[in-house]
Amino acid sequence: MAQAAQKTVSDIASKARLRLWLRLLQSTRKIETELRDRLRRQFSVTLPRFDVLAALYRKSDGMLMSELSRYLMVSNGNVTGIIDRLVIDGLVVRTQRKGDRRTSIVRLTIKGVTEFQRMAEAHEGWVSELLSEFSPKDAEGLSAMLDGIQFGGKSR
Amino acid sequence: MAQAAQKTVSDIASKARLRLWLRLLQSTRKIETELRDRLRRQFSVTLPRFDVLAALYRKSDGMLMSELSRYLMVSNGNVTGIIDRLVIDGLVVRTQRKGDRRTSIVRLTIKGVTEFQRMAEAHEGWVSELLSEFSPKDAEGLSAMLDGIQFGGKSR
DNA sequence: TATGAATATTTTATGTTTGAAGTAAATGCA
DNA sequence: TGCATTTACTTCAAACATAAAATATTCATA
Repeated sequence: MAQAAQKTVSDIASKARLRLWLRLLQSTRKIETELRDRLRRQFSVTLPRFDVLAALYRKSDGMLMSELSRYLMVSNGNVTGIIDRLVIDGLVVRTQRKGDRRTSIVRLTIKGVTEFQRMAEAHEGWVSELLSEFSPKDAEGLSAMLDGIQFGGKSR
Repeated sequence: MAQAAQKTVSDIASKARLRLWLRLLQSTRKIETELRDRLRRQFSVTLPRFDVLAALYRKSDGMLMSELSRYLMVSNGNVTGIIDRLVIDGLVVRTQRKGDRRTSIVRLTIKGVTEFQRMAEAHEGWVSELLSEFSPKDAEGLSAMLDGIQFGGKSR
């Protein structure tokens, strides 16, 4: 009897969290789709490419492939392919690093910096527009709530 | 002068929203990665397949391809491929619909229902675990805040 | 009833994306 | 030093994903 009651309480909790998860997913996809669409139309760039450029812009000293993979939370094989294509387009370079011949540092080229800056300004405006219902205060509050979802990065 | 001040205020707002967006993306990816991993390990199923099964389970009368595409917010061509593979695996069937020969209704098979139910229970538990820092009340509150991100579905 | 527009889906080309296997280099340590 | 392990990255096969073009069917309406 007590157990049946307990079960119901935790059921309610898990249903509420499931609804939250579905809403999170839906909201994120909606915004992602819109940003992808605008980036393609206005700058002929894909979202994954933009994400990589943004990460590299943030770290002007360059990043290792593995750093990019961890930061963007995508597989390492995936990063290889995206960087390969960005190199072909001349937006990114790989430079050898003496001391460890396994690794190479990936960096934006001048062209990469220039093109990213053009996109970034528009991108920030779009995000602000798409999230315009959130006041700065609400936005900060929501960010803080979401901060908790970190549950120590699995080692794999 | 007034304009410079105005600019600064809106800058602060857009930065706060940008931070929110990055946090949303990060949180969602983190949970998605974890769910994908567990679904693969425990049930040998991919996340996109699980999503399709979940949508079809919700609508036991079946769904049109275009309904699935809209509901899951993925392209129609994408749905075709996923359904093709689910049909091969015997989890889903396409049935002709008299009256409109362009469309076919997609439905779970008995096997599809059975297998999905196994997964869904585990999935709900995982989500609840991964979002355990949110009380049911917080979860509902957060869901409600995110509800606003709907900005009327573009017509395209 | 023709026939042009709209609708529903599939096909195609390209580009991610993953997970696993493979390669090469660096590290730990007996 | 020798050699197993770890680390960093690439390659590979399969699946996923998009956008655009193609196909097939239905609808609207003149």
